[in-house]
Amino acid sequence: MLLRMSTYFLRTLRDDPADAVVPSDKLLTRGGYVRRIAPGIFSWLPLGYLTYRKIEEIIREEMNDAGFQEVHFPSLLPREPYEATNRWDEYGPNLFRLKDRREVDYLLGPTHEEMFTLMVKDLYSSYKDLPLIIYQIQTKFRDEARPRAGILRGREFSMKDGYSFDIDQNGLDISYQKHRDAYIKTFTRLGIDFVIVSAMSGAMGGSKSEEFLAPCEFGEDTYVKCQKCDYAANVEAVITSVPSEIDFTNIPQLHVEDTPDTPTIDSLVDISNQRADLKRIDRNWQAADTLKNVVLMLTHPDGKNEPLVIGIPGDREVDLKRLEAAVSPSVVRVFEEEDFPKYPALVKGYIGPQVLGLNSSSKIKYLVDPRVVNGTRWITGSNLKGKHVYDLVMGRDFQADGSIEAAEVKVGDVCPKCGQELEIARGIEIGHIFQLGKKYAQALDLKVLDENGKSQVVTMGSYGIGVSRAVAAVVEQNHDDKGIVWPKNVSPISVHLVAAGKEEEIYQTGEKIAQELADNNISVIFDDRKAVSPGVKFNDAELLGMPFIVVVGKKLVEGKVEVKDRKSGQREDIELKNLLSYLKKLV
RNA sequence: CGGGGCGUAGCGUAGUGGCUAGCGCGCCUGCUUUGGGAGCAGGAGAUCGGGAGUUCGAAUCUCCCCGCCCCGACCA
Repeated sequence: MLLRMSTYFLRTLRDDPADAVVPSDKLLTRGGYVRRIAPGIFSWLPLGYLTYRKIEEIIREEMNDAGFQEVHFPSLLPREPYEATNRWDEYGPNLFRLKDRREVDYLLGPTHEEMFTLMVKDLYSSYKDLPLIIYQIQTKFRDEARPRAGILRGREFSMKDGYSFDIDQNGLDISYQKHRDAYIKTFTRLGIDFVIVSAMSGAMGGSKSEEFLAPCEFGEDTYVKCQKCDYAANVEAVITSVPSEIDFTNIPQLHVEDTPDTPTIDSLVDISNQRADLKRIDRNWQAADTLKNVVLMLTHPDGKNEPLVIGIPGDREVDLKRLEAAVSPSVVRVFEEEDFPKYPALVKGYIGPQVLGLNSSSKIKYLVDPRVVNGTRWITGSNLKGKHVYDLVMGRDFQADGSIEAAEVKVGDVCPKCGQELEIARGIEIGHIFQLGKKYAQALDLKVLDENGKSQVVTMGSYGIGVSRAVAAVVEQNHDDKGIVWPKNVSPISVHLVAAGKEEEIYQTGEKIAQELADNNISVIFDDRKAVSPGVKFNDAELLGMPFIVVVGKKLVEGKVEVKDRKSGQREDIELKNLLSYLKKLV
């Protein structure tokens, strides 16, 4: 491929667009790769579309290599299948809905589980046909409440979504593993640094789910990673390391104390350390010695409300994302002022666990953080205004209905696998593999006959790669202050050839080199603009980010050109006659 | 949806009641220049987001509307 800058539909910008915040958005816009059209909606210019297709093709090749078969569904979809799985409603405002001229409902596909399931149902009916893995690369539409970060989170975006169909869990495990392997190969080839983290399988009835995250400060996902072992998890899916139970025979009996004006954990800790009668002899009280009881209202899928109290150590906040993941498919809302009168057992500000639990008189469900194990002793609410209780011991003085992963994860928390400290980082979700189970097959009645002639519901998995997002993720991880630094594999073009100088010979030689490279399958973009000064050309070359920059200029009189490695910045003068073989080795 | 910021030419911006809305980049013409975003001269390009109002006079003040960005909520 040979592109000429003098005629290529490309305009680079000197300044960052005012609205852009993340590097990929700034650089892709400045480099003339993309243009924003509306919030979360982008156009690809020629060079951008070239890059996009390069990445898309790598993903396609890896999927095909793994034995997955490509299909293609429309984006414009009828309502009925989504009605059957209840997602017409469940997807809520995130679904782009529209009507045709006869007022019939349609939607723009946010994801295609239904369509894939129905297609398989349409054609297959025997266990002998399974396993089957099919995928597509398709534009998806989601009316996100807040698109952001340029291409990283759009409302219209491209996604590779694949689905596996198996007769049983064993088959699903194999299909899942195949995807895991294929994804590792794919992202490695794309030059993306990634980490595989455990994710929530959510309410889908699935048993396993992992995300591929590209570490990046602008990523939207927070995850933890063990400093020592291979444990890594999305923060929602982090499993708290449970301490062992403590013998409580020597812990003094509980005692209730007057603690006026202690609305916060801090004030409670302060007063406990200041007052002689409350002071601890061996050490000061800490926030972690208090048990904070947070009241919430759960709304179950059937619409019923149920209060829930969660007991967590006082040095932690409730992490809403973790909480929501833990209670899904129910949703939580804050406990409002009007709710309190309905539950007289709850004394606002002084809620304590003695009156809580399904077996207690209040019948209010009480769940505790996994760190609250038998034998732990706490300062907590006494259910009397202005009073707290001390030395309240779990297992001796109160019980819980179970534990819940709702407390925030902190740096230094210990790994549930090996006990080492965890680190916290952010990443871009570039892939997600997910054991769906039978939810969609069940809802859409996808069954096949097994070897005994019995009808079996098929077990499914779903697997996604954000294709357009991957373009941005590559830029996030591969750029410097001058511009993009494409990894060789994904670079839209291999060689950026700059003609620097005004002599006609420079341009003629450049043209010859460009032709020769193109003839030898080395793609080249030739900056043949005559009225543009060399400085502009060098800056553009660095902004656009092709891996090798070749300069034809003043060294031509010695029969040499300069080859610069965009990434390392190293330059080398190469004899013109050796250029082709030199570049062949590099690209 | 809550909080914050913003809307002036293709891009980046100046301009808090007063003359024809200014500057840089980019674009066009001519000359000149060609190894790190050149120079000179001339030029095109703006319903100042939209509407209503106040005023002798509005980009500037008031009200309403629209749009955009950021944080949060939300996000198989």
